[in-house]
Amino acid sequence: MAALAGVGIKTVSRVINDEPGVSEATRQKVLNASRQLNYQLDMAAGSLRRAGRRTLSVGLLLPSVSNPFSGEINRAIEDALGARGIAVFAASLDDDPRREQAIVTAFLGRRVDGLILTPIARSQAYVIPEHSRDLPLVFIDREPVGMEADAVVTDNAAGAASAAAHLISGGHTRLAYLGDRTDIQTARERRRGFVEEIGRHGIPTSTIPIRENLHNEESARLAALELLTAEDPPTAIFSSQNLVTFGAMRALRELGLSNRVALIGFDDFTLADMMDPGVTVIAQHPEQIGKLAAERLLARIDGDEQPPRTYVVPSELIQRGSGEIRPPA
Amino acid sequence: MAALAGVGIKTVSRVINDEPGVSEATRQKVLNASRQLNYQLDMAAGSLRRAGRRTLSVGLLLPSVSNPFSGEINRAIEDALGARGIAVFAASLDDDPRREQAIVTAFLGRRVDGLILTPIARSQAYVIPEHSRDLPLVFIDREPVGMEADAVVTDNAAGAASAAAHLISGGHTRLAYLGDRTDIQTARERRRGFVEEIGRHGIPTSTIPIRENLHNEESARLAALELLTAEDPPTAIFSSQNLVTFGAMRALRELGLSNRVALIGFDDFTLADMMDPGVTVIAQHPEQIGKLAAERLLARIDGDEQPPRTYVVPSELIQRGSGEIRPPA
DNA sequence: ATGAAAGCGCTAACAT
DNA sequence: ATGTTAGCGCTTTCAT
Repeated sequence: MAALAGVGIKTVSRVINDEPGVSEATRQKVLNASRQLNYQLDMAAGSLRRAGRRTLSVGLLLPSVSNPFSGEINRAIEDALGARGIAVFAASLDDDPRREQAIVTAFLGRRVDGLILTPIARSQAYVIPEHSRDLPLVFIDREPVGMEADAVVTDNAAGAASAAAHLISGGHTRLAYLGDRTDIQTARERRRGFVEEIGRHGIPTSTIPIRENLHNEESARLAALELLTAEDPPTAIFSSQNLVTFGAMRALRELGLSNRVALIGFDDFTLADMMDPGVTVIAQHPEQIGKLAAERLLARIDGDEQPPRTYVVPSELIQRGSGEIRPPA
Repeated sequence: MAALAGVGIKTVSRVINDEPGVSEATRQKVLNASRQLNYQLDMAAGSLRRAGRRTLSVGLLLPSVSNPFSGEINRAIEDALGARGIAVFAASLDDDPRREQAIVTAFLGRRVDGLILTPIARSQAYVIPEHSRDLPLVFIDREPVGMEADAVVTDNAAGAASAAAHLISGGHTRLAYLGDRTDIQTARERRRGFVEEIGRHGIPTSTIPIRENLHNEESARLAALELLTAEDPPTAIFSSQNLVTFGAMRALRELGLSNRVALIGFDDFTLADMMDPGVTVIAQHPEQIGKLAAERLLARIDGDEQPPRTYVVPSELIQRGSGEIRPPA
């Protein structure tokens, strides 16, 4: 290509990278030759020598790219990083701790400029060596364990507390909790926020019906059925996650209680307003989480050396009917 | 690192790549040094020299990574390619033709081993140079225009036809069509299949109420309201896409017609069975589309030279109630 | 304004 | 079984 244009290889490099110090005439010669050959810069070869070795790519580890919440985060990150010419490798973890480390390793082998990840393994201490060698790292949804790094999370406890407060202000005193696996930090936070808020209102917390380790719709449905058909059933239910909410909705419908027992779910979902009744939720803001995470990562890539911090994105109570059902008089 | 282990650089390469011809003793020496330095192979540097220049990465262009249908495809592709150690760059197009070409260019600069894309631009002729230089290429959801390459698509016309047949067998003769933008190939196919099937049953097709270019919930809702409040309203509606289906559902509910007018939507969605009535749909199979596309891409990467082909993934009618509503006697 | 030389981290080809 | 040399496509550094 340098040959075709009749110039030195460095001049080609100058033109392609829009560096100064090239006469307009040579510029055109090079540009022509480049078009003729359909020339395309090889980014990887470039980063091999470039100062800082930037590859303009980052790795993103999510629960699953097919999960709508992750999809929104993915999209926000893509938008924020794409504006800087950075491409995103995304991978799904499926709650498998071994995958987490394997994928991190694979991405590091590709020399990504940084990593954004939803931690699932019991500890993230394994990235300490890389992180201290200046690998930019931002955690999302959950804080890392065994190390310190930036994190962007939803206010899980506060959101759950606002659900409890809302139900209590509606007159409920018998509130039940349906929760996800207790080894997931966010699930524990949500329970804590919920239970503590109930206590704050002077309602005894030791007898709150709590069913946990519900990780899919069916187990949640069964747990809700059990709860609702037991003696002294709850007049309001809080579910900690979408699939659990769906299970609770099914149980309520089966028992004909959809309009008699209150329900608030953590996390918003499509068509929630089209249900009967509309489903009141604590909505998270995945676009904001993704955007903030991308911005923090860029700041770190650009050399920000502040001590690591956790950024909290507020959740939002959206009233749609199910959470406003009153207890029977 | 070769120095630390006290061996030649090539021996290190042999150990890392599990090549034969290294004594167990030296192997251990190298492995130890590698652990001490936290050594990590640089894939990019490797592919620079490796035969075939494989980077073990591919590019994926989707309408949007945040759209559930795309998410499922993304996931299936990730699973199929991940098994071969291939990482996926995903990008969102937002129906913007200029983005399509820009992202393809960006991915080519990263020397991806292949590309899987949902075409949106009017023509894909711009990739002909690369494709004929052996860039593996598979289109999904829509076939390319202006060039020939493998494609994996849903049987749009047949799926829409099965919806029409189902409604007609339920006794309907006045069927309406609510469709997406007519510049989208799949939308046109769905209309064609729907209309042709109606004709096949001897019902005049010239008077079918057709409303098109509905690209979001609100425009679909308004179109459906108009249709349903006009003279001689349809007794059954077919909607060509999720957002359009949602709009139609809202209109039916507003008019109190949810249980009087039949509805079949193209594309399945979460909670469709929880609606009142459950929504009958023509379900696509994004996991199969993604899996097949990934398999075809791998075959091409592995040197398959067959002439390009279009693979059709069948859709499936799922009865849930709304599509089984009978016309008024 | 332009170019030559060195070298990024690796693998291929060829010694030894 | 192990090492040496060259070179992938680029950017850096330093001449000219």
